[in-house]
Amino acid sequence: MRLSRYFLPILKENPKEAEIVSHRLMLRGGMIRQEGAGIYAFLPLGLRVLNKICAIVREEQNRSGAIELLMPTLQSADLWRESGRYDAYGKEMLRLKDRHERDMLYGPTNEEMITEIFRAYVRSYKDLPLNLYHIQTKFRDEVRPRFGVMRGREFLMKDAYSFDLDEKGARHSYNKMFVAYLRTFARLSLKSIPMRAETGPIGGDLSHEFIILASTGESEVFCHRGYLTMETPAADVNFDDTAAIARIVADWTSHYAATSDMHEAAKFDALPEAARVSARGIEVGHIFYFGTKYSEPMKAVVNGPDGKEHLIHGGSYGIGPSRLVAAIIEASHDEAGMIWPEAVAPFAVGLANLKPGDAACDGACGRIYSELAAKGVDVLYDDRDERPGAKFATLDLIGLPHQAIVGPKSLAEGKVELKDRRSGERELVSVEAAIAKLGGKA
RNA sequence: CGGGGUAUAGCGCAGCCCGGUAGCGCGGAAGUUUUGGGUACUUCAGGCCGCAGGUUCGAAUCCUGCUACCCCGACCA
Repeated sequence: MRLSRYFLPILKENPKEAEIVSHRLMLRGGMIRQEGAGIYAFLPLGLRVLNKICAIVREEQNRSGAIELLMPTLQSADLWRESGRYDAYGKEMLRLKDRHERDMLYGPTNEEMITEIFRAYVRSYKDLPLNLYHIQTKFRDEVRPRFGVMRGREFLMKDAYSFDLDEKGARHSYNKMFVAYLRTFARLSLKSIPMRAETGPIGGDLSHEFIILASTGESEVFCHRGYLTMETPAADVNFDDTAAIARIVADWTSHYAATSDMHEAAKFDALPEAARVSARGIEVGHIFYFGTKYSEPMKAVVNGPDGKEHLIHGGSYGIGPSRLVAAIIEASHDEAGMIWPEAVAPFAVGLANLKPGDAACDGACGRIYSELAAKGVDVLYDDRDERPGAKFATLDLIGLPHQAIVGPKSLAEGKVELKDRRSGERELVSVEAAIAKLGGKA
């Protein structure tokens, strides 16, 4: 993509409303635009990151055996009256009426709807286990939205819902998601720590929050240092191996880890001094087992091997991709701007032409750009008629992991400069070497 | 939902006390200059001064009401 033809509204100054670094950088980097309290448009650069996050979330959901569908954002109030949550949910739920004065709502979550879909079709235990998920816009009318997309009212959520014959099966479904989440966050270059959590308004008796550590995180967390070095489950882990999956979960829940509301100071203080990590964190995922909470009022039953009807045991599993965009920035930035992990970078390479109009610079850039494009590498080519300083600042701000800098000075020696955004390391290499080196970043 | 605050050009702000018809910096356009870390200078464009009422010869400025947004707290992917 040529920057001169792209839509990247960069801000030089800090918008005053942005308190935390991710919000500030997302606004400055032209990734989002606020359209109302807690409501944001994703601009092209932001959307690229969001889509990459969603793609990874999908891959890991699919790998674990979950199946994607897509439910509507608007739901009928009657569905929620069945579960009793229409009255229970409170003002956080956006309620509206259609032209026939029917009560509708903009879904804050989809347990009722997925249960309705499930009960309409599934009759036999032989069709279980089943885990259905979608990635869809949610609306929760938070009293106080803040921190940009970190706590918006409208946000994107991946929510999965598992259905099992009994609690034993449901626990395995829960464990599968647990493992899928560990893999998902690891692929996003996030160090996630599962912590025992309150089950909140959704209910149930087993729940974990996945917290990532970030100095600017919103909540206080306490955990064992062991979590920082634990190994992520491998890509070829067998999700059907109940015992193996349970072992991974047992391993990942063996150490102390709690948010401030679940914190037990005595247990934490009993840990060796060196093992104690007290830090700030951001919740990026939340999983629940809630048993028959919805199947009972909504009569979601299947015939079991015993010929009798059984209420299904359910769980739900959320990840907030839009929040993750901000969370990754919180965990990965510096004074100059964002630093994207390769897996979610909006472009893999930023190519800066320091002197557009100069035949040698244009030629070298054109060659690098087209040859990398041919190899499937996403390149953002800054071909604007701007000062070098402005280009460096822009590239640093938007945090593309690799920068290729082409200027008359180094080009006189046949070299271009490659800069690693994260480490700041630079090296002068030939055009050919630059193409070879960056060509593997597709 | 309680407490506090702000609304003036795309962004950041001044002007408001003490009414006289709007200004600065950044950004944008044109030009000269400059060319490896947001260059300098010149010119230009851009505002129902959040909305609605009121007071006044005259309101960005004073009064009343409304709305939006932000911050702190309680709640949340």
